[in-house]
Amino acid sequence: MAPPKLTDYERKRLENIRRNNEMMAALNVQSKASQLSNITKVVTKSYNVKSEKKPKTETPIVIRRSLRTRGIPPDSKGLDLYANSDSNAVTHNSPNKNDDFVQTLGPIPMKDAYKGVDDSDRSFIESLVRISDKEFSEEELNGHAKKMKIECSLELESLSLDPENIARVVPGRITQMGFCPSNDVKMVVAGNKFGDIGFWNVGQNEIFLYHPHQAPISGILFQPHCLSKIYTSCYDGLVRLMDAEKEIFDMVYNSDACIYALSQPKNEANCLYFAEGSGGLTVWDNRIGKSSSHWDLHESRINTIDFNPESPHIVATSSSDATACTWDLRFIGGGATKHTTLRTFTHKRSVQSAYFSPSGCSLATTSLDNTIGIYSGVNLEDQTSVYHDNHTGRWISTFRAIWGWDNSYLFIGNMKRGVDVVSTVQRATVKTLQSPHISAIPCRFYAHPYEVGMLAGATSGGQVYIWTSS
DNA sequence: GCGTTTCTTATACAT
DNA sequence: ATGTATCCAGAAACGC
Repeated sequence: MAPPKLTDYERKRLENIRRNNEMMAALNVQSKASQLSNITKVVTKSYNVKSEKKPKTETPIVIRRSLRTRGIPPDSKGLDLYANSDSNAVTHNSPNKNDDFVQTLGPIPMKDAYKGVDDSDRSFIESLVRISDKEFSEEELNGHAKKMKIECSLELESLSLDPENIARVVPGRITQMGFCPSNDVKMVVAGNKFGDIGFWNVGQNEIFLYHPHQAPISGILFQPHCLSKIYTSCYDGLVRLMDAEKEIFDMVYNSDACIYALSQPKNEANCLYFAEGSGGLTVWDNRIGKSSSHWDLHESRINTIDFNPESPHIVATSSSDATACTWDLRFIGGGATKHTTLRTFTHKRSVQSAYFSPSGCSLATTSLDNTIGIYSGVNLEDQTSVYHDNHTGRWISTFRAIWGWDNSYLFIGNMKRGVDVVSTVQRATVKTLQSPHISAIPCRFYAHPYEVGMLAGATSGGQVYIWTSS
């Protein structure tokens, strides 16, 4: 049933499949599972700058499983992701174009995931370990918090975008971003839809790119007391822990379902909370090395999980079921009974985010019904709705209003390449940050946890823009 | 409750 | 400056 005429796209794909088959034949690959991982490695290396070498992991665990169950398109995007990261790389080079793709479980050495020239990330890894050696005392962290509360008054007019604070950190669309929670080293980390993680050392203007995942990155989490450890979650169903000391992306959790969000209460480094599958919230306990709870909290996927900074047992979830909810983790309970929320915030369309303000007194939701919900009061009973066009379409990640450094402002992207600043007091958009240097729509944002006025915005083209307050 | 279809849309690269 | 290939997200509406 060959079509009478192939499109360029189809021709290119068939050509790539043929080339891969040749490559495999040349390598005399057998059909053992342990060697399937070598195939993926070879495919990976086919465009890498790195020299060919055998993976060091002895007999890596390899699984095959359905793409459909994990939200990855059937046409083998899983492997395609490798190729997409290079502008001239072949596309659609997957050898198996059906329902399965090959995925390596277990730890991935950082040098295998690294996409730059061999060993050129040495200084980066060492610097991560070095800054992480600096112990953070509880006092010191509280000091930060106190300082924040005093100095939080931000002059909006002082925010500016220095052309030096722009970089393409990853190829393709950024889905998640963060700042390294350090005063000394200004570093941005960004995850993209291909499963890449990019680090941008802003001061040194260096970028380091790794490929630990196979699908869009949904969460990036520095361990606050140990900056050399970074958790990542992904639509590929995996949670990994990048450990710069061990120089690996370790495997923490492996699900058949997508992981849509990742979070952690600040007082509980041993537990991870992530959004799994359609409405599930899973608690992972590092001390026992397995999940301690799994609750079905929503009718549809959970898009964000956010802990109240003042009451770590209070958590807010936002969901595509058109609600955001607050929960008390002490009373969520087990069993098949319907879990009771502290409060349910309803929208007309899916809710893309629900974040607590820095003081924990307010909650802000962003929904595809084109509103930003702002809730305050003792039980978050005072409700305000601010209109905001949240329609992004196919190529732009959904907008999410984030809090700045106090309870007064929210920041959210708009389709005109600007950043709308919403005042919670005036209940309206009061300013739009714009710059001729912005060449794409900033859709995901992150406020530096310690540096008031340092705001990073990420685009569909992999760029990160950092506004600073002079 | 599920699968299918439709619709929205920007970016980067080549010319 | 303009055209074009990407593409396969995510949601909603519809049908069963």
